[in-house]
Amino acid sequence: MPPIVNDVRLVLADDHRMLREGLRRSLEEQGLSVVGEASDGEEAVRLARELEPDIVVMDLSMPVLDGIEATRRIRETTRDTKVVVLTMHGDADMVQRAIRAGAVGYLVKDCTTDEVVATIRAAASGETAVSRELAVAMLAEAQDELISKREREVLQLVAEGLSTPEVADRLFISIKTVKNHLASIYDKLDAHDRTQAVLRAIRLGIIRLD
Amino acid sequence: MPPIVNDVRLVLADDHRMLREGLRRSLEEQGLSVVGEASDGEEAVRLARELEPDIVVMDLSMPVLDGIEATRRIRETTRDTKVVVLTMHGDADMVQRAIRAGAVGYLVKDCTTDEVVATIRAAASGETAVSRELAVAMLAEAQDELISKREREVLQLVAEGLSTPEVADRLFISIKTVKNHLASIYDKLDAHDRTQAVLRAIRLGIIRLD
DNA sequence: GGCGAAATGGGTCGATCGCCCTATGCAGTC
DNA sequence: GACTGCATAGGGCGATCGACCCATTTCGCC
Repeated sequence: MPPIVNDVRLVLADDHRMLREGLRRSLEEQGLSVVGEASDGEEAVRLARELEPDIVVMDLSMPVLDGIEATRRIRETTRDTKVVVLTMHGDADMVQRAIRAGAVGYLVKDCTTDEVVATIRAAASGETAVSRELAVAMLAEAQDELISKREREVLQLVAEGLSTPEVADRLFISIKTVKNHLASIYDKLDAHDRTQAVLRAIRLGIIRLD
Repeated sequence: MPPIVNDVRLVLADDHRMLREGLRRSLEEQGLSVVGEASDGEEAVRLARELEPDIVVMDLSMPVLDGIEATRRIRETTRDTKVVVLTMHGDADMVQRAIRAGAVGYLVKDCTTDEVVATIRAAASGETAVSRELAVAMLAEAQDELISKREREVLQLVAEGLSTPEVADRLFISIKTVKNHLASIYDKLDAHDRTQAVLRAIRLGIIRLD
């Protein structure tokens, strides 16, 4: 999608100015152009909309709006912009959440500049990459459809305004099972209640709004 | 919007075949063309989508899907098709619900064919009409913005995934007040819970999905 | 001056929700 | 055969929700 891989337009989002400026120099030396910098998640989302960069390099721990949520919003509103996460958090849970939110690359902050550049270029040319130390297994897991068929059925009915007991009736299963599916859906969509889950599912195209 | 007022394309939706056929003859004598007939709400919605008539003449009490809900769906999916309600129910509540669901005309079944034709032609040319005996007052009430400013604020926050206590915090008002606003919103949007209300509001363009 | 709508707040109540936990059966995979 | 994911089902618990009452204040409109 990006026109020329040698001229990748970047936005850096990190609340540490020092790190931003160091990273900027390193990346620009490698022929990447940094067109904007954000110090919090909200600014990152705004800049992504205004500048429509090829890549946003995103820290996860930021004030105002965290990187996961910022990533999600960028993916939802600025579809051609990809998000590469660069953070200190190396734990699997964070990686999964980031990938689910729509990040296409994941780097830990102690990796080399070369790795960062490689990942950004890979992302810009459409690939998905994570640091070597973060297994591909979870990627694969995140890649194949998040929501199972049964879960999607539940989600669809909830989106039509049915309550948990009503969904249970409709699908000929117990209320408990519906609740289990819902809990699983909340987990996968990073939602905390049916309203959030339905809206997210609609924006992700998982269910129809008819 | 309709090309020629003299050639209005109609779909009749009523579960009584007798009434449908009598009405069809009467209307066709007056130069209106009936292009489809439905015997329940679901069929009405389907025919509206397929045939895109200028007007659907809709009974309110129908099997499978009632006329109110069918009207709502037609208004949401087939925007150029208008709905005129023709029913036995003359009570004000039903009229309000129908108007809120998007009906632009309302007739009771004991009115004359001339009245029916006049209302259909009025609706086709963009007017909104109700039987003389049903006051214009409620129409005016239904016409000016359904949702008040404060209610829209509440709705917007709910759509962002906030719970009732969270909305209360954000707006510096009590939980009770938020609940009151929500109850009012449910009433106006014909919803029974926040999920339905949010979805309906989005489809009606009352709030943004960002 | 009054009338109605909007916005604020309160109480009660039962139903529902979301989050813990465990458990079984049945696929497919390694 | 062991393991994993999916679908099924349950108990318990506290928080939230929505329905039904109610009152007060403020405001614009006739």
